[in-house]
Amino acid sequence: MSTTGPVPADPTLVGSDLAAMARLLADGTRATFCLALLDGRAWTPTELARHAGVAPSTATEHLNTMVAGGLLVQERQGRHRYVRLADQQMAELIETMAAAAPVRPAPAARTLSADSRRRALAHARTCYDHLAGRVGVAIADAMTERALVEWEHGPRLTPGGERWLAELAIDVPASAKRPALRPCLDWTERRPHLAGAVGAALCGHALDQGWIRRVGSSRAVLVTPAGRDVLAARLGLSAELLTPAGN
Amino acid sequence: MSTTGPVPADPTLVGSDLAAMARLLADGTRATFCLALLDGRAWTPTELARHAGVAPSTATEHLNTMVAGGLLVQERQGRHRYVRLADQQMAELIETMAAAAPVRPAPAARTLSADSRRRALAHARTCYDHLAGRVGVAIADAMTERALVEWEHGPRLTPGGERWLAELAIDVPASAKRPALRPCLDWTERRPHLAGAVGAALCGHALDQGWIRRVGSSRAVLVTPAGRDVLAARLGLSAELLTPAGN
DNA sequence: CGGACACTTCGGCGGCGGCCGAACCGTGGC
DNA sequence: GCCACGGTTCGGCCGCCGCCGAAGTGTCCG
Repeated sequence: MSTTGPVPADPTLVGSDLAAMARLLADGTRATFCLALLDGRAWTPTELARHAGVAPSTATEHLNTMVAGGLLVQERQGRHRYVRLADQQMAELIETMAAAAPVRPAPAARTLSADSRRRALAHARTCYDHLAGRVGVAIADAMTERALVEWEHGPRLTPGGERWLAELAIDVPASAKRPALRPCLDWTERRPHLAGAVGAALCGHALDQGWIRRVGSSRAVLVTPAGRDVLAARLGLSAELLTPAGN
Repeated sequence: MSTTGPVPADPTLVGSDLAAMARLLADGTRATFCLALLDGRAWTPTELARHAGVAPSTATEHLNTMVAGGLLVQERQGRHRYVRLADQQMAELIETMAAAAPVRPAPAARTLSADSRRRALAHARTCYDHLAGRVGVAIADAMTERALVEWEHGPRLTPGGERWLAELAIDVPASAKRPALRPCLDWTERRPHLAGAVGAALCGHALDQGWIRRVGSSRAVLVTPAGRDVLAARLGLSAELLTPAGN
C-alpha cells in the first residue's frame, strides 16, 4: 500500500514558513485584495489599487509578493496583467481566516454609494464559484430543511437531493479531488452556505439560466423574476427574502 | 425558518479585520508558538519562550497579543499562567495555513537531539486531539482501504467502520457541532489523516488503553507493543512501520 | 518574613516593510 | 512615428513592531 512506498522527504514545517504564508494576508491592503479576489475572477492591478485606495505602484509591489508566495497566479495579455487566487485551497484559507476574525460592529458606511454596495453584497454575492450572502445561506437552510443535503454524518447530497438536481437539469461533475459538498462559512451571515462541486454547479446553472445576474462589475448578484419563481417553487423561499430592499 | 428571523447585525468584514487576524500568525515566534500549541495542551510562557528561543518577556508580549486577538485563551493558577488554543476553529485555521505554506526542504537539523526530536515527531504525534505523523496517515490509509471510512461523497464512517469501532469498544460521542469525521492535512506527510470526533475518540482510546504513549513532554508519541499488536490485527499495519527507527 | 521563582512592565534600540511620486518601459491606437 | 495608457522600478521617508535587559509585582515555601 502507498504508505509503505518511498519515505517522503520529511519536510518539517517550521514557524518561519507558517509566518511567511500568514504575512501574505497580514496587511490591510493585501487582505482587501484577497476579499475582492474571493469572487474567483481575475482583476488587474489598477482595479485592485483603486478598490483598496492605494497607488498603482503599491498594488504592483503587493501583487508581486502575493504571486511569489503562491497565493495568487497571474496571466499577462498585452499590456494588461490579470491576477486571481491560485486555487481553491487558497480561497479556503482566506475564508477560514475571515471566519476566525472577530466580528466587529460594521464601520457605518461613510458614503451613500458605499452603503448601498455593502447592502447589495450582504444580500447576495458570489463567493469564489458559489453563492453567498443572505440568499446563499437561505438556499442552504432550505435545502437542509427539505433533506436535500445532510451534514451530520459528513456533508453529502441525499438521494432526494440528487433527484432534485436532476429535475432542474443541474449536472454536478464528479471529481475525486473536489468534495461534492462542503459548508463554507458566510462572513456576513456567520452561518454556512453551500460550496463544493454542488454549490458551484448550482451557482453556474443559475447564472446560465438567468436566475441570477451580476450587478455591474462587483461580485454582488441580483435574483431575477425568473429566479424568484424557481426558488419559490423549488425551495419555498419568499419573494421578500429574495429582494435586496428586503431588510 | 431561521433565516426569516431577526436580521443579523450585518457586519461587513473589511480587509483590516482579516489582516489583524492574520498578523497574529505572521511572525516567526508566534507561529512557532502556534505549532507547539497544536497538540491541544496548555503551555506556560516560559516553556514557549524556551521552545522558540526568545526571552520570557518577549513571550509574554506575544501571548498578550494572541489572547487579545482571540487566538488563545489563558488560565491563571497561582504564579503560573497557562495558554492554549482558543478552540477547534483556531486549530483548523493554523492547520489550513500550514497546509497552504509551500514545502521547503528540511533545514537539516543542526544538532543531534534536534534531529531525533524531529524524527520522533515525524513518526507519530498528536495533532490537537487526534493522531498525526507517519502512523496517523497510515491509519487513515488502512481504514480507507478497508472501507471503514469513505471520503468521496463527504467524509463519513461506513457501517463497517461503525462495527469496527464498536468491536474495539471505542465510543464516539455524537455532536451536532463537531463533524464526526474530517480529513486533516498532515504537515509532515502532506497527506490527510483522521480528525473530527472519530479521530479524537480513536486517539483518546489509544492513550487510555496504552496502545500509544507520550514521549516526555513533547507531542510526539510512541506505539507500544500492545499498540503494535492491535494495529497489526485490526488494520494490518506492519511492525516496521510502527517503529520510530524505521526510516 | 526573606528568598526563590514565574511572570510582567517599561524604555530603548534596530530593522523591516508599506507607502508614495517620479521616472521608465511596452503595448496598442491613431 | 507619436501619444496614451497600463504597468513597473527605484529611492526615500516614516511608522510599526519584535527584541532585549533591568526593574517591578505577586505567589509560594520554608
